[in-house]
Amino acid sequence: MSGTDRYAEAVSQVLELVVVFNDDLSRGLDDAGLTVSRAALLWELEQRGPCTQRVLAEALDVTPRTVTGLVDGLAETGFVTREAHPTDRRATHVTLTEQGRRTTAAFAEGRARLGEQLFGGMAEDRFAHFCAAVAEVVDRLRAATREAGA
Amino acid sequence: MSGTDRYAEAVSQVLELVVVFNDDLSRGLDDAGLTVSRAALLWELEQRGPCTQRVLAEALDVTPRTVTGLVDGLAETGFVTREAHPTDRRATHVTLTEQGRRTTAAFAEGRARLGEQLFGGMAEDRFAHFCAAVAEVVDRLRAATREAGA
DNA sequence: TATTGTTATACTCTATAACTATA
DNA sequence: TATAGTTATAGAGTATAACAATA
Repeated sequence: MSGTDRYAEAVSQVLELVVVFNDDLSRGLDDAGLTVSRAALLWELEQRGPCTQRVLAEALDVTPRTVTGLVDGLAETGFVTREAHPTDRRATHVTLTEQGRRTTAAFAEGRARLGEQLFGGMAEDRFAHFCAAVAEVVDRLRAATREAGA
Repeated sequence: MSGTDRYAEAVSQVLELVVVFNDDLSRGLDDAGLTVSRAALLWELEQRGPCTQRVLAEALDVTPRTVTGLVDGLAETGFVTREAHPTDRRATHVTLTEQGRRTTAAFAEGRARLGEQLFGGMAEDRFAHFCAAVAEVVDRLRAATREAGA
């Protein structure tokens, strides 16, 4: 097999990984009454603390209109509330509820559990190379994205 | 850092990979006038040859209704046609057009190009360990999915 | 005049349920 | 009676554009 063919084969394998990982993620979140997009917003809130929808839109790289919809859904289901912004009456402070905080805490647990499931017992050097390679591939993809965007 | 923490960190990195890979994929397909779902259907058709919507629904793991929508979109944009099934007048044979065949051929090229971009120049042992680790992780995720489904 | 978030509108993917045509 | 695919309906995520309230 040529180098190019082996690389192409690896791309297919990564695509497989993306698909099954996404499916696993969606299934787990569905049990919690969440979607991937809503969970991503929740996670940003957990990292940043209460913030405006504008900030969330930029962090998630979606339009303000999309954030309106996501926050609507999360508020209806009790994960967040819209609070008055302390200084700017145009803006809202999206804030995690107690339920929202419990949920984001469970994300961290779930991640640890999944880590054991995926990597537990893997040979040390394989795991190390895997982590390094993933980081390198992410960097290269990001660089490509920046070029394409420019 | 404990083993569990390192594993959890690796899960985060894989999540990053899933996100940027998906974004890259979507952007490339958008240029071709396709979505991820439609491209997946096109790829199945390329692999299987003309087949019924029922078969496509099972292959893609979606409902027949969803396939109706995907085929509608692909037919409108000229990638496939609905042909009469040779023996069963209830069924349709979804078939790639010339444009559809050109497009799926371009997928293979694009995959090779992306492979060079992501892995070109990577140390040989790193690449080998990466491929093996990805395969192992996919297997473990699949096993977990089967358990959850049962 | 610029910014924040909304309403209005539209498209895609997804699902369930009822229905038609055919097997 | 069972199967292939459709229409009907609904919900989620996404986008652009026009608009209101506020800065």
